[in-house]
Amino acid sequence: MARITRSNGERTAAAIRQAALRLIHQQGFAAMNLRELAAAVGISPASLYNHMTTKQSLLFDLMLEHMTALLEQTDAALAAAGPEPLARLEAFIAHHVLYHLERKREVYIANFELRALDPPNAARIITMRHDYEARLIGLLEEGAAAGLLNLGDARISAYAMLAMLTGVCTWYRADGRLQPAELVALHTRLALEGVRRKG
Amino acid sequence: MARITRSNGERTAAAIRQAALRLIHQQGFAAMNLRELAAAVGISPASLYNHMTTKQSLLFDLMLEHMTALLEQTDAALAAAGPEPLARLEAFIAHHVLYHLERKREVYIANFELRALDPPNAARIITMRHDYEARLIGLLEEGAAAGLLNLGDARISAYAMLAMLTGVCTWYRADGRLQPAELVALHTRLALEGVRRKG
DNA sequence: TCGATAAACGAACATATGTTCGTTTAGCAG
DNA sequence: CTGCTAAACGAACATATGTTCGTTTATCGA
Repeated sequence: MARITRSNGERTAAAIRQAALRLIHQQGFAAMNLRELAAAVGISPASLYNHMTTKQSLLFDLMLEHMTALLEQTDAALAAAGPEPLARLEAFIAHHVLYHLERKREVYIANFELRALDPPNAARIITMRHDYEARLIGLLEEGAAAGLLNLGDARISAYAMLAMLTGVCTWYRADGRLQPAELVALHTRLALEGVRRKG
Repeated sequence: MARITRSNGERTAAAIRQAALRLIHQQGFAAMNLRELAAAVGISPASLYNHMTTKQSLLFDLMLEHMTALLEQTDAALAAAGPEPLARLEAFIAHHVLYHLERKREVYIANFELRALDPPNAARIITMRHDYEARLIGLLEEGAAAGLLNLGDARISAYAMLAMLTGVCTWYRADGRLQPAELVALHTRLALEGVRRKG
């Protein structure tokens, strides 16, 4: 066989990314093999290489796209929230939860497959993750400076909050009992009460 | 070569478990290969099979030992905490953080390599994890019933707390800035303030 | 219409990997 | 001492896996 009628490069590349997200999320990057990926897309293993350079670059591209989108959308949400520190913090939390519900597979992969990246690729993703953490740490410090928050330690508080907020995407099911808006409300309260200034 | 002078089955088996914990934690179960594990222990790949039946069973044994210890030690900590709901909740949190700091590799593996287990093995570990979660949910419900806590949803609160408290072992370094006792204090406050009844 | 390119294929390669086998020898019970 | 067992080895097997190669053919701009 050769080229398939109505085949299209963009569509195939997108199908590969989607299938890879699903398989890596289910099994992990090392456990996913390219024959299985190809079968999921409906092409031969060799054809994958018309749309990617190596298995490693496929993983890196997925992570890079995710981190880029996360940073951009976070900045947009903060810009829309205005200047008030607590409002900005709440906007960050709400956006984080919603984004993580919506793209749980990407998030999971970016968090747990870092070790599968070549060191140079890993370094680039780690830098972007630090940028993201720095935004929350900055918000917490703003809130503390304004006398609105009471932090034991801004960095630890940020890590703890991120762990809690990100945790939601390990068990969230779109067909589950709770709606995204409810999860945002519950987690906003759980996160904020731990750092809000009392009295 | 044949049997090595002063070789000892127990010692080798323990060395295999330790090396496996380290390698699986670093690279993931699928990415760890038995030749590398054998080299880390200082024996040949074939010799591994004097101490384990398959690679799969090695992973399962590690997880089973961890979950068993976690459940036993948690129950001991709760028994020592007495009957008061808030004291029991604090004891749970403190024990959880300390255990997770001390055995971060086991925890990480038990959390993220479930997908690498055969379905029957996975089912056994999942049951034990549910048992563990049920203890926290029970504590939260006790506290709510006593009027001490104000929960949006006991199960969600429990998941969020566990995610936050477990998150500590993804970044904790024994040679880091903060001592375990400080981390316990910080996380106890962060976790409790989100659920404590106000006024 | 036609040629260049894109996008697919089957087949194969080189290597990696879990596991088994037959053998060897140290340690220990009798 | 002696023989059984535990614990190691090298070698090999069967399969899995990332990747390449040469080829084929649909698509599309000129």
